[in-house]
Amino acid sequence: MHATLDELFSALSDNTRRKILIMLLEDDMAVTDVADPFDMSLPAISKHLNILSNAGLITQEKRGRVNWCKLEPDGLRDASVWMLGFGQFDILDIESLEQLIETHIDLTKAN
Amino acid sequence: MHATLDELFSALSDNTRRKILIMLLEDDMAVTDVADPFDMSLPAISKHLNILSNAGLITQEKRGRVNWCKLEPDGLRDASVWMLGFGQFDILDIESLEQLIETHIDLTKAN
DNA sequence: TCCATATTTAACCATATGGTTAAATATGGA
DNA sequence: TCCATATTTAACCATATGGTTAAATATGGA
Repeated sequence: MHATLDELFSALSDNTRRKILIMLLEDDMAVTDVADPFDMSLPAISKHLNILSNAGLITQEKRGRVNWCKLEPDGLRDASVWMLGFGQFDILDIESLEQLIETHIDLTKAN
Repeated sequence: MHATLDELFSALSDNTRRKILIMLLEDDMAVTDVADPFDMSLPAISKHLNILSNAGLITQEKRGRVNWCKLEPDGLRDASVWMLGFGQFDILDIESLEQLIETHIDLTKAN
């Protein structure tokens, strides 16, 4: 169920997919609407959405004919954690950052 | 000179390369020593190191016969910044995090 | 000078990736 | 019932990726 770091990072390594994620920050969208700004066929977008789903970065829910795409920001957590450990921050900073993250998640869960 | 997000994320999408980065956290290493723990040919490792270099995640310096590989933690910054904007954190958190990062960089530069 | 060591380059190969078009599928609505 | 809309599946294609082995290159040291 948990996506691998390979899946996560390679999902993020394509500009089309990153743009899709940014679009979904605004609101949930139907597949057709996701495809609209791109100069690319619908099946191509469909594939990109599958890759994002498998990476745990979005979920899709079919209502009627429409497949709604929803951002899953938590899908990025493992990648964030890996990157924090990379050495950009020292141990103290990591602890501070993790506290910040936990705080944020608690606030989110409270809704 | 600046690596693209495509280069960065796809460099990170391979487990061998991520392991190499972790190894280089410890200390600078010669290519042969980087290759040692892997069940893989030297040319394969050489290619991985090239990909990491192009992504700005490491630098290589040739001294004598030996090509020393050095981690460049700052190479990860653009990817971190992109991920922070993804929505895992709210605006306030981003500001806090960026302050933390700036602080850390100032400290590093001071050495 | 000549061999050993460190590394890269070249040529190759199988599979993955990102795209295409055409056809299939499923639901909504007149 | 039948057409339109929304989306996926299938088959295909060119290029990228991650590996291999063999050969080339360059430096170190006896």
